[in-house]
Amino acid sequence: MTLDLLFVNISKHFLLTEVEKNYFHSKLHFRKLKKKEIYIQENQVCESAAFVLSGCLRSYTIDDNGFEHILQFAPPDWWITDMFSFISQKPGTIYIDAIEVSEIILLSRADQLDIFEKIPAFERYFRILTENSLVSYRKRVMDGLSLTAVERYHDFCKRYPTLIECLPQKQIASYIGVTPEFLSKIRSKVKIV
Amino acid sequence: MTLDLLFVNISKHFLLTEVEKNYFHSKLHFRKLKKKEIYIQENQVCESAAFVLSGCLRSYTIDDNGFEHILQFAPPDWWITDMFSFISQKPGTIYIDAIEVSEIILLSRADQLDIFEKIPAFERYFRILTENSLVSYRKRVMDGLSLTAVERYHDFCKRYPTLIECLPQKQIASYIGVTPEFLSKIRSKVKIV
DNA sequence: TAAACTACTTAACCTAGATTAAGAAAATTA
DNA sequence: TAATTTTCTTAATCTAGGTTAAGTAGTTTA
Repeated sequence: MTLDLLFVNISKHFLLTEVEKNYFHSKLHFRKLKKKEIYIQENQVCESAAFVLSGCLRSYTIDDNGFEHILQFAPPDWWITDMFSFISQKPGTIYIDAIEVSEIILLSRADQLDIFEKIPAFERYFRILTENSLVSYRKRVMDGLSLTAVERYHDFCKRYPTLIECLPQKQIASYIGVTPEFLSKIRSKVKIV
Repeated sequence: MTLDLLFVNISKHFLLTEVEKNYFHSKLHFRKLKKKEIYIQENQVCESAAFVLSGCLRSYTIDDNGFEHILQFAPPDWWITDMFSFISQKPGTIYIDAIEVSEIILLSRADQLDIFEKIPAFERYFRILTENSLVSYRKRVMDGLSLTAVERYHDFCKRYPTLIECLPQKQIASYIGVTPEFLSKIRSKVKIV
């Protein structure tokens, strides 16, 4: 188990001194998740954000009719959390689980805020990640308003070619907002044409 | 014209010294917009973020068929920008215009980054605003995936009671993602029941 | 004040995508 | 390896919401 992936990720934004690195390191917790193991549940306070070292996680809601709606996939090198619950420390509305066996690093909100005080560059690091994440949610809203299901599917394939290969089709359907049956229809039409 | 609204907003997060306040103030630009005046256009680099003092702005895209899709309304006390273009300083994809006569304060990205260096508390201020904004876009994605148009309309009414009164109905339709005709139908059904 | 837009409504008709159901193919688990 | 569960496909049917169109009312502008 190595945290290298995280430190390389951070080093793209700023350089840590050895002291800072050790301090940050001391706040992190490592965890392994089995396939389908739930890391965060609805109505539970999401205490930490997770950085994925290996495997793949996903966040999703379950609506009143029991249907899952996937918000985000997190392959290695991505952070994932229930941002609402993480920042407010109130009970959240989403689930996060592991799509496959995964290794993650956890950072609690309290420790994150503490690190912001001690090492301001970390506040910048997370500010930038949050800005980027905001932009991608915003794109998702726009796509939902202006694209058809077929267009959203093609866009997904273009943006996440790696995920397409390892995800069950029904999860892609859930992410783009169609039923698995309809995605199957979309795909069979593409093949013929 | 007074910037009080902005300084009160900031003071909810942290206290500025007189020196900091003056420095920040020196970076701001004031602008008046007429009704329907465009502040930011597609394909243009969005140099600044705007804080609304009075009036109301909106951000939207125009799709290939010429239809507008509203992303955000910004009444007084809100920030609005094309976050993608603002952070990347690349040509953007959205429009921002004034729904009514408005007064805004502009802060350029360059000045913002400069302020982050000089007064780290501002990095915190914008980090927090960005986190909150991320959460609200995320909710919007979830609602789009799991709610019907009727439910999204009622949710809009509950969350933005003030906007309901001053916005033309077709703009609410555009925000929740339905045609004006269908929103009209929704509203007439509600009245009868 | 009239002319010209723009916003809203209503209604008939249409379609993208949902639902239901049933079988085939993978993937897990025993 | 067989048994079980999960995923994917296909097809018939249904519906939320879109489209088109025409009329009304309210607002700008000349």
